[in-house]
Amino acid sequence: MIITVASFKGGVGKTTTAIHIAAFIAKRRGAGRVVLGDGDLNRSALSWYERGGDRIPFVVTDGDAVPDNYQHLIIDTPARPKDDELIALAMNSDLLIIPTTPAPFSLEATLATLSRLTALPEDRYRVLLTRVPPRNSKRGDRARDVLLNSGIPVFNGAIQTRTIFEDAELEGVPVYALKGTVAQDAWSDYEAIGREIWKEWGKS
Amino acid sequence: MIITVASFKGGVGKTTTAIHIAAFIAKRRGAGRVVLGDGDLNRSALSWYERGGDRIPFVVTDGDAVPDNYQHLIIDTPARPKDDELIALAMNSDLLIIPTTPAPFSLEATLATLSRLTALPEDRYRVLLTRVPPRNSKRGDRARDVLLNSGIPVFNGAIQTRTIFEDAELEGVPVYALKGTVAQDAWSDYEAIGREIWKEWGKS
Amino acid sequence: MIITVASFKGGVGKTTTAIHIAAFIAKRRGAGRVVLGDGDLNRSALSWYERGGDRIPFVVTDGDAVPDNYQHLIIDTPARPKDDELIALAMNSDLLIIPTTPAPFSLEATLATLSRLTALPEDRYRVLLTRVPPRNSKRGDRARDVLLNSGIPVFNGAIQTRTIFEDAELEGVPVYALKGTVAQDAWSDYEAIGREIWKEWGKS
Amino acid sequence: MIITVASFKGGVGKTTTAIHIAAFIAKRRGAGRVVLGDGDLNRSALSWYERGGDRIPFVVTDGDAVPDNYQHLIIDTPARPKDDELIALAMNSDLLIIPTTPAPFSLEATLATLSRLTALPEDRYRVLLTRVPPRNSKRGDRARDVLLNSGIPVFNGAIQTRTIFEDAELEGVPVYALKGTVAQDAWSDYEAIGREIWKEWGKS
DNA sequence: TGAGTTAGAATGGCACCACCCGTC
DNA sequence: GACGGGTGGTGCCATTCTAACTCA
Repeated sequence: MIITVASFKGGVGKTTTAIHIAAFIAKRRGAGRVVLGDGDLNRSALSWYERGGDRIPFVVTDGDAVPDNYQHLIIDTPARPKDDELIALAMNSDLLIIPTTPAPFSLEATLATLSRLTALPEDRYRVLLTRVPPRNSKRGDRARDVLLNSGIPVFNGAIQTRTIFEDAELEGVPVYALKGTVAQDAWSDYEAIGREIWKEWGKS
Repeated sequence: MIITVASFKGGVGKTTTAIHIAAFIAKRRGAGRVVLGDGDLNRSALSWYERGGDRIPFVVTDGDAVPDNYQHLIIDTPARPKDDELIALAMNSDLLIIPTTPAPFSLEATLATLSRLTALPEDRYRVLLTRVPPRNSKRGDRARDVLLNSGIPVFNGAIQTRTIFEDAELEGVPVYALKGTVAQDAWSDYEAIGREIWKEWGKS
Repeated sequence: MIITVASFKGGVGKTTTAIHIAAFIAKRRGAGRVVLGDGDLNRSALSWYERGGDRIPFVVTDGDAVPDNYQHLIIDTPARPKDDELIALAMNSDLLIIPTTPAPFSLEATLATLSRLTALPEDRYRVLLTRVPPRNSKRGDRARDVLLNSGIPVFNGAIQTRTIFEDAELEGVPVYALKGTVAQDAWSDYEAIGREIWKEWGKS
Repeated sequence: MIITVASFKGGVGKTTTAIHIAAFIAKRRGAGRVVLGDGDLNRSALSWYERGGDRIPFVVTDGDAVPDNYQHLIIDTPARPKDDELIALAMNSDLLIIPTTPAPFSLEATLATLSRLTALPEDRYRVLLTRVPPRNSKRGDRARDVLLNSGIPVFNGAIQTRTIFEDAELEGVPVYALKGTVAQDAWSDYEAIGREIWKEWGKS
């Protein structure tokens, strides 16, 4: 399975999403070798990986030097891909994940681009709402409605804003490696997404 | 006065900062004509301006078509400028503002770049901490300490995370145009920054 | 049923216990009229009742003026009863509850007195551990062991230290009338005691 | 110097206060012979003294048999003194200390009594807040405000709730005789009170 | 014995919601 | 009567501190 993570706006948790989706897959029984190819210019995923070392259950490599011997590949792309690049990414993947926050600019950018890209098959990509205000997902729900009304596929789950994601980033580990109930709650968010992915694309 | 806003990471509130700094200056008595040149590829500031119309006390133009008849110019740059671009921006401005969140990646990117750019004069730029968790300034303070210990100038004030900034974005106005005490608190954050700027660079 | 609450040391939650035991009984289906007779010189229970008014599901009267038409009577006695007074109280009640904290002085006073009062039938009284440090019941368990080893009957449940009991006191209501999960947890402590009482003496 | 400790409610740390104030004075250089007269009916201070033996730097005697050859005398009174008794105690002492917890009943009892006793000279007594929740709690400050607003003198310091006071009681020593940083923190609380006393009444 | 770890409680702040009130 | 603004109440997250346990 090849999963690409791309976004039209920075700071929406693209790298965090790539890391945690890769971790979810790597933790599946019999998942085989999982590789995360870091194509982001900031090399954020590599930095994360270097801090965490062997506490990360998959391999992170430079996006230009992905080895062949993987079972599942997650690609963290540069920000703001051009239209044709995006379509190429999607066509070469089983699934394109587009993290988006409920903030107007982020939502607007996602909507505008995806509405334009009619060539993108609906079963090849899905939007993931991230940095959703924790309390009541009113903002998150509104954003999901807007997207769905435009015919854009959205994950049922969403990732809440949690400072523990920053702690995990600092530690260089996925959130489940941190202690406390908060860490487990945060991980649950990504687990729900992971299950959605596995159910739909797990056989690829 | 020419102020440039640039950042090494997306989603740190670069456009929000440009809008509100411009608004602060435009509201000063006798400030003259204020222009915000939107150089960001997403044209976020222009989009903000178009929604708000005449409720914004300054003019937003395309970054490539800035008129000459301004008294103060604020420039919203594209994300992730290259080193030489950044230095050119700084040398052509009175002040370069670099919004940064306390998140590890954001801080790391800012630190790495600014440590590298020794050619950047210290009186020409300043880091602005944005999206600081509101409850406890511990995260913000830690980030400020890290920056100051590296010899990087940082604004005394900081911008807290507040959903009302998203509301303002949606409305197309600066936060002070919204009602409620929360809006005024949010505006106070930028006012404090504005005063710091005016005190130091107001005569330029 | 007549329940008397007495203690050999102040500040152990005697009034709080009387209020909540009365509340538990009053909330039982078909419990009939419940009266709390405040015999304490500080008139704490009356003060509590006056603050709360009709939010308290039973009646509090002066200990010297208890009406006859009650189904269940709870008596809050003055602190430090003399030996013969205590025995009289116990013989005139179905159950004598002696709240005690795990603090040495409190425990010591309870132990010394009860060891001396061999005339007190074991099925007529029971010690209630109150103000038990919440984190770890070790202090409470030790105190219970000490008491049980001396042949003194102790409730299985215990009342943890919680500031919400002070809030309830200030409001003049039982804790269950306050909001939040903490209030419910605190009420659970007394519910457990209430069930123990009801099971053993409910038919009286 | 004669110091009397009295309270209008049990369980507020009256004996603990008497012990530690006596210990503070006895540890002063050149303080001379310090005697604690235990007038409490429970003989708590005597019990404390008997457990500790010579680890206590002062003498504890029965309140009815205080020797004459003391330099400083601390009196632990019975609980709930009557109005005239209290005034007599105060007039025969240099300082009357009234320990009070921030709990409503305790505060209420202290307020009501002290408001009534206008005959009590303000330079002869002072309220000591005890069993105050940890520093991050505002309960202690609120209680102090209530008292000060009623014109009642209160010590600047306060005694926090700490289980180590129970350990000290069990051991029969002042807290400073126990090991660990917690013990020293607890002792600091009483040291601060002791310094306030010494500064104001030390020459008596 | 001392330091690090863990768990639980209490506080404060923001976001959301429901109600109230004043105005047109 | 409808609408808008303001206010109070609720829920939840982040933080901090204490107490007990663990390990060296």
